[in-house]
Parts: sequence; C-alpha cells; structure tokens
Amino acid sequence: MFLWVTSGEGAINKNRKVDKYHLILEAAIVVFARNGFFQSTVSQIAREAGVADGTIYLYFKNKDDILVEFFTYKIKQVFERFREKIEEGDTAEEKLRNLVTCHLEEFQKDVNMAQVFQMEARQIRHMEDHTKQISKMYFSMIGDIVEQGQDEGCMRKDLYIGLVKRYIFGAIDEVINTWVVNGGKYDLLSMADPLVDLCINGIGVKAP
Amino acid sequence: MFLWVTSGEGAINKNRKVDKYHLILEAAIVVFARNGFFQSTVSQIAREAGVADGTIYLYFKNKDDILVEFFTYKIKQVFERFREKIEEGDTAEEKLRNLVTCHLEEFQKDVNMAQVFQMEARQIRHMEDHTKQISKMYFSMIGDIVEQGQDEGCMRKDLYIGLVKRYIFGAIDEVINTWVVNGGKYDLLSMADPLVDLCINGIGVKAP
Amino acid sequence: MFLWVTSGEGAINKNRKVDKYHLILEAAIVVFARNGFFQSTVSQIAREAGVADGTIYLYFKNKDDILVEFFTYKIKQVFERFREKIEEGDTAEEKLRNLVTCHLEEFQKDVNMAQVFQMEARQIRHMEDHTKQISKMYFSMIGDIVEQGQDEGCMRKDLYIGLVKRYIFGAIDEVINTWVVNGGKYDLLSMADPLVDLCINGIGVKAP
Amino acid sequence: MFLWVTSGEGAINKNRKVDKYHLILEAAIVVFARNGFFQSTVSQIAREAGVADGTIYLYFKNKDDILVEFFTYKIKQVFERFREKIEEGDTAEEKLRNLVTCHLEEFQKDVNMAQVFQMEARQIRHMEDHTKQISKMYFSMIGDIVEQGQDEGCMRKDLYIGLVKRYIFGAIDEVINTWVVNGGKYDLLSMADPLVDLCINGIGVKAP
DNA sequence: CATGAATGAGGTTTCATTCAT
DNA sequence: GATGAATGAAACCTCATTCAT
Repeated sequence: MFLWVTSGEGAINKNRKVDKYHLILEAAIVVFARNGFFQSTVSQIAREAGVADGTIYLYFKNKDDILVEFFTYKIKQVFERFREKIEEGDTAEEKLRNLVTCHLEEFQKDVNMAQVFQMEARQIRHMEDHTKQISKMYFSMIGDIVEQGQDEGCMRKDLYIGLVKRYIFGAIDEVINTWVVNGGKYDLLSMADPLVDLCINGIGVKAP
Repeated sequence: MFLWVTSGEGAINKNRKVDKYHLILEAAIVVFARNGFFQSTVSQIAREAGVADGTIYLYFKNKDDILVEFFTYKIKQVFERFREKIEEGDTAEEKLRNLVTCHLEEFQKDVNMAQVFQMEARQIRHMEDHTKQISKMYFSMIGDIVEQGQDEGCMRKDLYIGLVKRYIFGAIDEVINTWVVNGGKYDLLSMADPLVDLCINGIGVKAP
Repeated sequence: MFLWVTSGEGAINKNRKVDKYHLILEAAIVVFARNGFFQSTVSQIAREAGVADGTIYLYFKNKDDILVEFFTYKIKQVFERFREKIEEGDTAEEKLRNLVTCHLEEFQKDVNMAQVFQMEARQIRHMEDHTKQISKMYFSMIGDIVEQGQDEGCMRKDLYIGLVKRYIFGAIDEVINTWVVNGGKYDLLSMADPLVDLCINGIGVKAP
Repeated sequence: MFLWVTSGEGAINKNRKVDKYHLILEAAIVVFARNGFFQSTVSQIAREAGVADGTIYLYFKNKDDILVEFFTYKIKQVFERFREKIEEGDTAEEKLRNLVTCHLEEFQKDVNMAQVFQMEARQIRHMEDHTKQISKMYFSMIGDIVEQGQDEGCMRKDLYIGLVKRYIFGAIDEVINTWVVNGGKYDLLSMADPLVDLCINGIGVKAP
C-alpha cells in the first residue's frame, strides 16, 4: 500500500516479524495528517502503530526525527521515480507531462502522505533544509526541461527561468493542495493533462 | 508601517496611549514569523511587545485567538484592497494584472505578515474555515476575471475554470512563497508583470 | 433589606452618596453566596457593586478582609440581637425559644448571608478564630440557658453540658443548612417551635 | 489504616508495587485536611505522596477529580458499613445507637478524612450532587429508624419527620465537627451513647 | 476619591523522553 | 527488544493587587 512497502527491500528480512520502523512511520503519517505535527503526540502515534510509547525511541531519535526520516526516505523515493519518468520522455513536453502525471499519481496513492507533504513540511525548523532541498531539486528538474524545450524551439527563449520554475511548481502544488484540503475525494490524476496544457501554453511559442 | 495602522481609525484616539491591541498583534506576527505559531510562546510575544504576559489576555481570549484576530482583521482589509484594484481595471487582463500587482505589493510591505500568511494559516484547526474562505474568495475573484476574459474573447472558451483558478493562484502563491522562504530580500513586485504574462499566455487564445 | 442598612446609622451620613463600604460588602456576599469564596473574583464583586476593581482596595485590605469584615460586623450585630431576645425571656425555655426563633428569623431575612455563614465561614484560615469565637459565644449562651434550666428544675441535672451545647447548636444549624441548600425557598421560621420542643424534650426532666 | 486498604482487593496484587492511586488519594486527603481544597496545590499533593506532579494526572483527571473520587469511593464504603450496623440492631433505639456509634467510630479512625468530609464536601460545585446524595441517604436511614420506632411505640407519633432527621443528623454532625475543629484530640466514640440518649429523649414518648 | 489597565507570581496541566522491568 | 509508568520542564492562563491618571 505504501511506497516503501511496495519497494520491498529491507521490509521482509525477518519474514514473520513486522518491520517496526515502517510500522511506526506509517502510523505517524496517519496521525500527523489527522492532527498536524504539533498537535500530534507520541502516544497517539504509538497507539496508532500498536506499540508502546517507548518503542518509538528504539527506532527514532525523537518526535522531530520521525518527520525528518519520513521526508528523507520519502523524498528520495519519490524523486527517484520522478527522474525515471522524466527519462522515459523524449521531448521537453513529454518530459513535463510525465513529471506532472507521476507527481499527481504518487500523491493520489496516499492522501495522508500528501497531506503531510503539503501542510507539515515547512513547519519544523530543522526541516527547512530538507524542504529547500526538495524545492531545489524540483525546480532544477523543471529548469532542465525548460532549457531543453528552448533548445527544441518549442518554448520561448525570453523566459525568466527562475520565475517559470515557480510558476509551474506553484500550479502543480496548488492543484494537489486543493485536492488535499477537500479530503482527497476526487480523481487527481485527471488534472494532469489539462494542467500541463495550461503550462505549456504559458511558456510555449505562440503559433505563427 | 502596518496596514491596520495606516487605516488610522480608533488607534490614535488618545495619542499618548499606545494601542496595545495592535502593539501585541504586531509583536505576535513578528514572533510567529520567526518561530512558527506552535513554537512561539505567549511569553515571547509579551516580551516582544514589551508588556507583561497577563496583558495579552486583556486583549485576546487566548493564544489561538491572536492568530484568528490577525486573519479576520487582515483578510478583510487585504481583500478589500484587492477588490478595489480589480475594479480599477477594464479588461480582464488589466484586472488580473492589477490583482497580482496589488497582491505582491501588499505582501512585500510586510514580510512578517507574508510569512505568517503563507506558513501558519493552515496550521490552526479552527482556522481552517478562515483559510477555506480565503481560497474561495480568491478563487472566485479569479473566476470572475476569467469569465469576463472569455466574454471579451481574449481567453479560450474550452477552459476548465476550476483548474484555471488553482493554476493562477498556485503560481502567484508560489512566487510569494519562494520570496518569503528566501527572507524577503529581493524585489517581489517586479515579478508581477512577467508572471501575469505567463498566465495570460497559458489561458489566452493562440495567435492566429 | 440588609441588616446593616436597616440599622441605619452611618449609612446616611452623606445623604446622596451611597455608602461604598456597605455597597461592596453587600455585593461581595451576593457573589460569595453564588460562587463560594475561592471561586469568586474581586472583579466579580466590583462588577456586582458597580464600582471599579481598585475601589475595593480603598475600603478593604484584601479579598480575605472582605469576608473577615463581613463576619466581624455581622456577628456583632446578630449576636447583639440574640442576647436581647434571650433577655426578653424569663424561664430557660422561653429564652431558648426566643434564641432559636431569633436565629432562624435573622437568617431567613437574607439567604445570601445565611449561605455564606453556613458554607464559607470555616474555609478561610485566618477566619478560624472568628468562627471559633462564634461557636464559643453561641455555645456559652446555650450553656447559660441550660444552667438556668437546671436551677429552675426543668432540665435534668445529669447532663453533660459540653455535649448538650453541640446537640442544640447542631440541630439548629442543620435546620438552617437544609434550608440554605434547598435555596431558601420555604418558611424557615415555622421550624423554630417544633425544633425547640424536640430539644427541650431531649434535655428536659421526664414527666413524673 | 485507611478503609480502602483494609478492603484489600486489588491493592496488594504485586506487593512490591505501591498502589499509586491510593497513595495519591491518601496524600491528597492529608493536604486537603491541612490547607483546605482550594488552598492546596497539586504540587503539594505530589510532594506529600512522594511522586512527580505529572504522576497525579495518570491516576486522576484533574484536581477536582481527586476530591470526587475520594467521595464516591469513601461514601459508598462508609454507608455500606452504616447499613450493616443498622441491620445488626433489632429495636429502633438499638439501630440508632448502632448508627451513631459506627459513624463516630469510622470518623475517629481517620481525622483527615473526617476533616475533609466535614469541611470540604460542600465547596466543590460539581460535588453538590454527591453531598446532597449523602444527606439524602443519611436522612432516609434516620427516617426509616424513626418510623420503626413509631411502630414500636417508643417514639411519638406526632413528630414532623423531616425535621427530626435534621435534628438528629445535625446533632451528630456538630459533635464530629467540634471534635475535628479541636484537632481530633479527645475520644469521640464516648460521645455516642450520651448523644443518642439526648436524641431518644427528644423524640421518645414521655414516661406516663 | 475613583478608576481600570497593567502586572507577574503562581497555579494547573500536558507531553516528550527515560529507564527499570 | 519491548514496555509503559514515571518524570519534570515548560506552556498557558488567572486574578489579586497596584498605581498613574
């Protein structure tokens, strides 16, 4: 169900034993999504995970660490996937379309993860670095695509690239945001193509 | 400096007396911007405002209330201004341009306010309503503009308006966000025109 | 309405001016009766009295002092009356009857006073002395009556007087108590004679 | 020493482990008896019990709850005993004598409990119900005894029973009260018989 | 005299974290 | 490893009291 479980690497080491690390992480995300990070307690997470409070501290340094671990783990994974999908495209437009599609797809898979990603990421102080990393990576991916598009001649050359990055990321982010705020009830993935169309129009060369 | 001060109604009644309500509100925003809402303490706010802890509670029901008051007060004011500026434009494009310009301008005036607006709004549980209200109002303003644009013939008729709203708002929001995260150091206002250009291109009719 | 007002000595000094001391005392008793001493705030008393918080401290040393003043003032007055009524009787039985009647009568006049007397008297630490004083005075009055009764031959000689005092006072006190707890709604005075009958029977000589 | 310990059910399960619930309750009663409920702090109770402040809240909802728990627990137990003792008597007089004896005995066992019972019961607002319950139960027990006495012919038929209840309960209560106020130093139990004699005389039929 | 805004000590309560079992 | 009772620091908030006006 969860990405890290489907990845199925370290989880099945000792077959019968549940992987407590991921068990707790999963529970934490559920609780954070429900209450927000600061209004969640370690006890709630423990109860949700079905372990004792103290057990949490065998796997995580402290409460903050749970969120940090979530991001480092999750981000690596998600971005890996983003990159793969981008590679599968040839033209800049294909690449952008693949990126957005993949992004929405991944987030749609797990509303709780999405909720935490959208809402809690920027709250923790020692998380800023992580968050900045994320934006930077995302921004750089978009930047690469746009530059390729300019080379291909399908995107205007007079673009202020720094702005374009925010423009595209912002649009995607808000689409997810709205979806999350409304409880993740409708189909998010179907927004991908119309959204890319808008963006491409925004930065594409005008028809002659 | 602050919007509510420029409104200058009840604040300057007895001019020797400092308006403690706004003094505290101002201090709170500074502290919230620095630490985030949950990591800010009432004592910090009191110290920043130069008053005793207890004084806070003469003007606000509790800590949450400070943020709530900030939003109710601020939002009304900012949105009033947004609407005025929109009215000053004739064509849809002018209106959109005025809205974005005004938005960036208002937020550039006060980094702390911007920080809190961008980061803390969604955190407080009883604030969700407020936040939803804001998005709705903003979305509806954009919606009106786009519909006018469609009537004028300068915007495509096959747009999925719900998506367009998120696309435009998301782009604006992210531009502010990036600015805030980077400490509000560069000129935000200069982003307005290039940003509007991108959006207009995105939804505009293609040149024949 | 209140005893100290009906006594009408110092209250009408400056005709138009309300006597703040008694105004506040009166308000305090109302508030204490409603909330109990510890759950009443000085602000509530001030509001009830229609004066500013600070004004309280022009007439009373502190919150405790209000209760202390109430008791010293009230007790002196009430006990004065008790003594007068006792004097009006000739036989021990008449005296006891007068005492009980007067006691119930005085308390019925002012439920709030009664409430505070019954409930709050023993709460304040520096009030213990006062309370003990009261019991002692009351006990000694009863003691005198009983001794007279023994001399008259209408009360048994083998009574343990210390116990008889508690027995009589306890009965009276509980009758008032029940009345207060039930909101002071029924006629308290009508209990006087039946109650005295019971007590007299308890300590009286058996019919030959 | 304490009633709930003598009941000896769940308290001695793991005999190395001290029963914190009762430990805290016991400490609380000591502190309440010393300072009164409102002037006692949770910290004082914790110190008296030899636990950390926070530990209190593992066993009690809040400060009020400590008193409430004390009453619900204690009252049930004490009244159970009262009823047993009453049952052991045959005639109304025996029953009354047993009740009073038992009452004084139980209270003499634990001055602190007695102190709290006599002084604090009526203070807490959400305790009123409990207190009223107590009086009602006690009153009804007395009522039953008196009615039996009337059937037996040893008590007058023209009694106002509602008043008799207060008369008897008041007398007992005041005897305990005086004892408590004087620090529980003398023998309370020895008052039982003389006190009952007085009451019986009060309501009994006159010798022919 | 009277006011009431301001103070700040001190109370209650929560909860991340530890550690003996 | 796993537990969960215990801890105690620290947060929020109240309110008796003061003092400049």
